[in-house]
Amino acid sequence: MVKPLYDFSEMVCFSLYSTSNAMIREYRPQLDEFDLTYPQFLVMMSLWNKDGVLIKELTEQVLLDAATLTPILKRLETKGFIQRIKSSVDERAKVIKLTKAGSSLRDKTSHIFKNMECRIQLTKTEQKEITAICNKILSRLRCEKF
Amino acid sequence: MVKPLYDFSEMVCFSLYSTSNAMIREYRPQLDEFDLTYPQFLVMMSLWNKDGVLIKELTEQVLLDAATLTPILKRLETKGFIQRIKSSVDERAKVIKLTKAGSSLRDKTSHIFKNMECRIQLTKTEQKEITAICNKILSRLRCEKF
DNA sequence: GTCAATTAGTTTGCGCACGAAACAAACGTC
DNA sequence: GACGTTTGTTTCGTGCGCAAACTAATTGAC
Repeated sequence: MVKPLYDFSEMVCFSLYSTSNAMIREYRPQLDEFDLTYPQFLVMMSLWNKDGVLIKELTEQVLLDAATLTPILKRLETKGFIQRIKSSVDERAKVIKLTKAGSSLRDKTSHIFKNMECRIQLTKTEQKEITAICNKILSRLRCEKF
Repeated sequence: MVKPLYDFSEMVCFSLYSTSNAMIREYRPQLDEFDLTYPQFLVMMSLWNKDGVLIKELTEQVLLDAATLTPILKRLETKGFIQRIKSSVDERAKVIKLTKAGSSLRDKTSHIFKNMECRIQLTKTEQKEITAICNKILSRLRCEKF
């Protein structure tokens, strides 16, 4: 029996891609209840950690580029979870601020994140292992740009 | 100093999501030369392993649903890499077959996959570790559906 | 001080992802 | 052998992801 040229079960990129898709798919119904998508939830989590940031800062937190974030932020604003306020210091920049509704979502959704990490049933060690390897890959790819 | 509620560097879903995005982004220029996107390349790799399959089978190989695959397959057909042939056994089903151009792409692109696994500089152990954990997550999420 | 270069953010265009619904061929069953 | 069900695929609608092009404000080199 010949091993296939492309062994999907050991391909790093495919594994990350399909597992990430699967996780986001799995938790879609839970986020639906709060009218959030996964990328929108990511932005909210970042704001719950640190509110009142520039879009520039946000791109570094969630690792999505501005062209992706702009429409996400507009949708979050329409839903009343955030405000996009022109900075008085730098007229180009916009400050993203949580509204009351956006802040209060933090407690209401806290169980979702717990489920997110729980359902996949990883040991603490496995969790640290996989995120460490991902961070290693990320830092290497991000370095190469310079 | 208080640890933030949401520690992005240790969140499994975020790590997978952003690392997968980064890898796909990194290799886009290489695939561009062959007029392929990453999901299209995935489909081609699957066909290079096993040609002449039904769309149903393909969904199981690449873990994308049929509604995602249909447009991908149409584009690959337009580019002349595959044919979508109505099965003579079951008129509902379509068989996906590589064209000559599609087959010959296998050798021309083989360096891309090698780069894909090489550039991130993982040890063989790390590679096995990360794909094993991903497969563990995948199997758990796929099980839960039943 | 002026203006070219840079920077922050938006827009456009294309290709995914995927749930839901539509559709058509095949099957089961009575 | 008509008819409801199942199965394989496509269509539709929404929301990313991101390159490239654009706008407008700021910086900095002279």
